[in-house]
Amino acid sequence: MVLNKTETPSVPAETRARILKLASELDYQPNHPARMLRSARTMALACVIPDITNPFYPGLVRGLQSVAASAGYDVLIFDTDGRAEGEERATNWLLQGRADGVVGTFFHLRVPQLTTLARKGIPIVRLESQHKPKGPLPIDSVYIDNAEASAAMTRHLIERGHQRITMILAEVGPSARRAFGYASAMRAAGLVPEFITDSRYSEQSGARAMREILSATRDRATAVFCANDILAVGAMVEARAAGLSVPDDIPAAKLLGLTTVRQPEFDLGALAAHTLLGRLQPGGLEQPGKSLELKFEILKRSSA
Amino acid sequence: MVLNKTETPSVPAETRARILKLASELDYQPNHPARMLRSARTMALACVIPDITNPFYPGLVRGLQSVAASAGYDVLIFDTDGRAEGEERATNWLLQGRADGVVGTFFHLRVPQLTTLARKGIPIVRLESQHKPKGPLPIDSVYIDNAEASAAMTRHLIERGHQRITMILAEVGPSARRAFGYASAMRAAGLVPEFITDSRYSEQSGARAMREILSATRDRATAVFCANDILAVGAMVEARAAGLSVPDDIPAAKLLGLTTVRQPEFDLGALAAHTLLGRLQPGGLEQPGKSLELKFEILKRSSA
DNA sequence: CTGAAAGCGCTTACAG
DNA sequence: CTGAAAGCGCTTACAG
Repeated sequence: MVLNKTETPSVPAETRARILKLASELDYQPNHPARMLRSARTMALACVIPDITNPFYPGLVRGLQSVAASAGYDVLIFDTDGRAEGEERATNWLLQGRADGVVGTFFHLRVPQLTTLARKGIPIVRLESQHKPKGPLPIDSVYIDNAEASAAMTRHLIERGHQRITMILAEVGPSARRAFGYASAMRAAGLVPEFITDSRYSEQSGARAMREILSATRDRATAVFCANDILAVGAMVEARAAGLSVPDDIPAAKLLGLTTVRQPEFDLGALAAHTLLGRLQPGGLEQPGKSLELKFEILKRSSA
Repeated sequence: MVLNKTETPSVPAETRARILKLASELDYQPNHPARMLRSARTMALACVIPDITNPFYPGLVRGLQSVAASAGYDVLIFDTDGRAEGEERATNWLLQGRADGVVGTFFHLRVPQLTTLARKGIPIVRLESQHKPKGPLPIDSVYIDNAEASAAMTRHLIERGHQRITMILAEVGPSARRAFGYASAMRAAGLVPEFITDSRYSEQSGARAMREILSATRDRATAVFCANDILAVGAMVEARAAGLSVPDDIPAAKLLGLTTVRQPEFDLGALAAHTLLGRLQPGGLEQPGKSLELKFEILKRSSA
């Protein structure tokens, strides 16, 4: 009791001091597994993500960790590689009682599978690309309006005079909403949306799509809009290799931390952590699911 | 026994099948904390790093995870923010039996503190900037020769005609070896090394150092060599803000994944994981410490 | 071959 | 106010 609580009314100050002194002399460290077993609390939050090398996620992890740590929680990172199989492994792993809650980007798992977790008392915060309707279970979401961000980007390209703009996207994740926003903006301007869809968010996928675009014999696209940075990198490398000059301030912007659509990843992580910690308070699991929006920011630059 | 081993000679095939069938029907998932407590194994490796948003580390984590996962181990990431306090918290955290071993970049902890961990049977693999002598404890290191990489970079700048090259570095971590390599190359060319040292590896630090460089009224440096990418980003932003044009293919190279000194981060992670897993085999803790080198690669480009 | 028992190191309710 | 007991869910050695 003395070691776990800051106040122990039933223990006299002298006894308390004696206990603390002895613990310190012995370098006593409570055994964490035993604690977890007995209290049925791991004091850990899981973060399930598709690819830690995508620069969006380290920023998110930082936000998560900063809030989690201040409440005494650890953050465990589980990399799914964006695959259904990886997400399933993450689910089983969570069902083994390894974390008290989870923040995740799920490309494949849908509400039914997530429900299994939620019913076992593991609250979930999803990183989403749009508003999600309320449900009865402890499943919340945080999102930025991806369709709107994508539309704003597309309008920017159109304003710069581009008419043949091809979008490179992946089959899963936020591509759907991003494609929707792009298509809306194109149609609103009387232009025809063109898509090239690959299975993954990889540089190889971006390069493959760019090769296809470059192989067009007529009416070749004058601008390419990629669903995320990884695809864009692959596409750019390929375009350069083919001898095209790609405006240099796109990579510069990236190195300088100025992505074109600035997603507030640290804030998303912090908000997700707060939401999750709220769920772990007494009675927290009974509230209906919330869907929380954060605003993006478009950084218009001289390129494009 | 049936659930934990792939072969159980003492259990007849029929009984085995009955057990597996029932476990599957019940969706049985073994409780992980209980398992950890009883077996005194967490099946987790800790990765202690200064800053997950430094792109070097996500790559390292991927390498670690890929090897760890194939052996059934999780990877726990502990962010120290490069502070002594963070490293101390990591140590206590490890002493609570939260991981079976640790891979880490330690800016502040030295052998005495690490010895405490090693003596408790927690093997350590350090990410280092130079060869480390053998010791009796289960403390290994993996490294690339930072002094040599730094010297090669400096020679490259000198070959391009630069004579006044200032180096921006931090007080801790790999800066020391990098500064050593830079200084050797400068002196070998008859040039005078100039340093600006800041306390941290942050963009703010890089910017501050660049302001100082730009404020020189005469003999201003014509080239700036930064001890790491984060410092370089800060320095570049500051230089641009001051109206200087910075060659654009540096950031481009970065976005394209081509850092100037390519550190094989995935391979370092994989090697560290292998080394650690070797320590966790029976008798593994008795071997003397090893120091393993991986080769870097200099990517010479048209800039500079 | 299979069932029952002990014990890992805690937390928590209870007895004295 | 303090000490002794129970029990979390496993693994492992042992009895039958």
